[in-house]
Order: sequence, then structure tokens, then C-alpha cells
Amino acid sequence: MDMQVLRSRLDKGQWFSHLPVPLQDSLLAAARVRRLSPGQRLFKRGDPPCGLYAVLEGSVRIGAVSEQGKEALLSLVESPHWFGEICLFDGQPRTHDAFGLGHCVLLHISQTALLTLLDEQPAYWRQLALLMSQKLRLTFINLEQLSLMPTAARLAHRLLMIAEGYGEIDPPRRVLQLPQEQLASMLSLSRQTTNQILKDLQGQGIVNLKYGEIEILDAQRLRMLAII
Amino acid sequence: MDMQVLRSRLDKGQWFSHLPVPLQDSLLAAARVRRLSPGQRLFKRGDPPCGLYAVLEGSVRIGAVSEQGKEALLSLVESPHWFGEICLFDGQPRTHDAFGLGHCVLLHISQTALLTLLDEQPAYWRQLALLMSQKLRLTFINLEQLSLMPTAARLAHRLLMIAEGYGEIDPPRRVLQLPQEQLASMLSLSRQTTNQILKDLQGQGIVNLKYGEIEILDAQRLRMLAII
DNA sequence: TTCGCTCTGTCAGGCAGGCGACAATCTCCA
DNA sequence: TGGAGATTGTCGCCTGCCTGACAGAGCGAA
Repeated sequence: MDMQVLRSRLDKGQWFSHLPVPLQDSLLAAARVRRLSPGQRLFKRGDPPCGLYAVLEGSVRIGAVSEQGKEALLSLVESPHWFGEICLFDGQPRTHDAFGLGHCVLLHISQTALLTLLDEQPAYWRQLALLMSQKLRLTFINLEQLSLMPTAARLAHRLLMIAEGYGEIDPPRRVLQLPQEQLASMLSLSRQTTNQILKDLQGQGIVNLKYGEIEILDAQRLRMLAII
Repeated sequence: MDMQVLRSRLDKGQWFSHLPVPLQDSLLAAARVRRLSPGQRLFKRGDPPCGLYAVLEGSVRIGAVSEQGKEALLSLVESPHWFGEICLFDGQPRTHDAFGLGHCVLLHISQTALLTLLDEQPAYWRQLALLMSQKLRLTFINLEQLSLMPTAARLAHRLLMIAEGYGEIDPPRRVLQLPQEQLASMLSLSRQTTNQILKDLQGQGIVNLKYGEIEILDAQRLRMLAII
């Protein structure tokens, strides 16, 4: 992949585009493009740290499977998103499993490359921690909604979050390419319940459902539902 | 409070005791002791950043209230625990409310003092980020258990976590001074359900219930229940 | 085109856990 | 010592969501 294309794609993300330019350069210099075949595992829970990743094309499933085989899908990370930074700080094992979804292209910066870079420029620790603070905020929101909000509101909220790439994509997408089952496991709901709520939203003309995708027709009303 | 007493108390915590000594010194030099009267609010959601805190005596409730008035209690932070670091990194508003529980004594380092300190020693950003990575890991565990584990296991797990101060207190406490209602709202359960599970545990001789406290009799069996 | 797979739509049944209610018990302070 | 407030223990009802099941629809490969 061309260096120009790569940089322009990463510049779409809030985090990367606001980094000091020298750090951007260093990151790109240390990075290697990596491709995943459909369903290929990048890492699993308990694996040792292996560095930082950015999604360039396709998407990556971040989740975990319980002893009973139930799956909790934390999120689907997509184009200008970075992930894998927690282990950079504490050197502890991975908290989640990561799988490529379809063909996807990643940017990878190895743990050692990052640590040498940070050794030379310790001030950059702050920038990388920024990535973690965003994730912590999102996780808090998630956790709170799970216990406090009614399911329909949680679903509405999540649709909006996905549409705007959890704050990374500025003109929010209107069409979300994701099966209802995946949405369900992100919300810790059954597929059936998820379908029921979506059908209801479709009846109100707020979304439109197609095979494997959800189209947001009325983001305004969706936002109203998400607050309740 | 005496400087010696203060340091010895902070040294009980994993995070502080593993910091480089110069950073420990700088933190202490920049810190001021602050006392909260029972129920006094330290900050609320949406407040601007106000620095970093450590609990010296008593405990602090970190939580949030929904529009419907339901309360989600994130955690009760106790003696050698530090909190409030997220806003240090991103300068965004507080994510939660913080209230003193009973009389409590805190150590406070103001945002500006911290930022000047970090400006002089940017390498310390890494140490502070460590605090955040711990919190992120704990929150992930929380989130996952909420959707994947049966309620009894979640309760058992939480009791153990509280007993060992979420990894900060090494010889775990046997007696937890907390009303069942607070435990309930940490678990997103009703008080009644919580009581029912606790009673069941008491029947098995795993815990002993008293007024306003829970005594852990058999941590081993409790740990077994937490895995299921 | 046809087969197989994935995804959607929708039923009925069951139950875990929420909610309201109320009594009993404990603690603390006046 | 007594009374107020907080906490616990335990009902019963009810709802929201899960489970299982199955039909139909869309999609891609042979």
C-alpha cells in the first residue's frame, strides 16, 4: 500500500491526525502492513503483548468467549481505529480475542519497536495514553448503559456509536454492514430480542433493514430514543 | 498527618510502591491532605478536571445516577487506592460522581501541579498511564461478567475483589464493611436478589452476615463459585 | 440453476430477577 | 432509655428477556 494512501487513510481518525507530526512519522516508519484472511485470529486472550494495530481496511472483531461458549462481542473496530495499546503500558497479557472479519488490512507496530521509540521520546507516552483514555471512557459508558438503560435505548445508542465509528468517523455512515446477530452480542441481547426492537424501529421509519445491513433513516429520532 | 505515616500508608498499594522513588517524592511534595465530611461530594460527572486523588482513610463512592434516578455504583475505593487519572490525560470532564462515605481523608494533587511535574519529567506519563491500564482491565472484566456470568458467580467474584482491594491489598480482608444495598448496586442487582444469594452462601457456611458487614469464612469455596 | 449457508422473522413457553410491601433487627444519639 | 433511621429478611406478583424451534428469504459457489 502506498505511503500517501496510508497516511491519508489514517488522517481520517481523530487520534492519529492530532498527533505531533514527528510521532506520526515515527509510527509510520516503524509500521508494517499486515493482511488477515477471513476469520483469521490476530491474537487471543492471554497472549503476550505484540504491539499496536490500526485497521486500514475491513474490520476486526474484539471479543471474548466464556466457559459456557457464550460470546461477548466488545466491538467491531473499523477503518481508522487503533487498538491493542493496553498491553503496551503494563506488559500484561491480552484481555480479548481479535479476529479479522472478511479480508482486512492492518497496520502493525511491534511492541519492541514502540518501546524503543518511546524510550527515545518519553513524552509520547502521553499521546499513547490518550488512546487508552478514550477506550476507558467508552467502556464506562457501555457498562453504565448495560445496567441503567432500557434495552431499546441501548440499541439505539449503539447504532449511533457504530455509525460514527465511536467518535472517529465524522460524517456518520448511514448504512451499517452488520448482521443482527453481531449487534445482539455487542448489546448482550439475544438475536430475537434485537430483531424485535429493530423491526419496531423500522415500523416507525427510523431504520431500514436489509439482508446483513441496517440503514439509518432518521438519526435525529434515533438520538431521542437513545437518551430515554 | 505525619509525612512518615502518609508514605507508609501509600506504600501498601501496588502502584505507588512500584513507582520510581523520585516520582513518589514529587507526588508527595505536590500533594495536600484533604478531608471530606460524611456524604460530601468531591466532584460530579461533567466537572472539569481537578487532579488526582488517593484515599488515605475511609472510602469514596464512585458512581453515576441515571435520568430515572437509578444509581450505578462503579466501585467503592478504599485505602491505598488512587483515582481521577482519566481527566489528567484528555482534559475532558469527569465521567463519574465521587462522594465521601463517612469521614474520609484524601490526598489531592491538583491538575496544574501534576501537569507541571509531567512537563519536567515526561517519562512519568507512562507511570500514570499504568494506573489507567489497571482500571481499563478491571472495567473490561466487569463488563464481560455482567453479560456472561450467572449472578451468583458475579457476586462471589465481586466479594473476592473487594476483599483484596481489587488487587491492591495483599492479605485480603476477611470482613467487608458494606451494606448489601451497596453491593447490589455494584452488581446491577436488586437488594432483594443480592440478599437471597448472600443468604444462600451463608447457609453453605461460605460467608457470615452481620449488620452492615459481610464476613468471608471460606475464600476457597467462594473462588470456586466465582469461576462457574 | 440448484444447493447449502447465512441471515431474518416470528412464534410459544419458561423463568430469572425486578418491584412493592412489610416486619424484624440493629445502631446510634438525644 | 427510647425513638428514629438504617439495614436485613422474606413474601408474591409480574414483566422482560432467553430458549428453542421453524419457515422463509438472500447470497454465493458449483
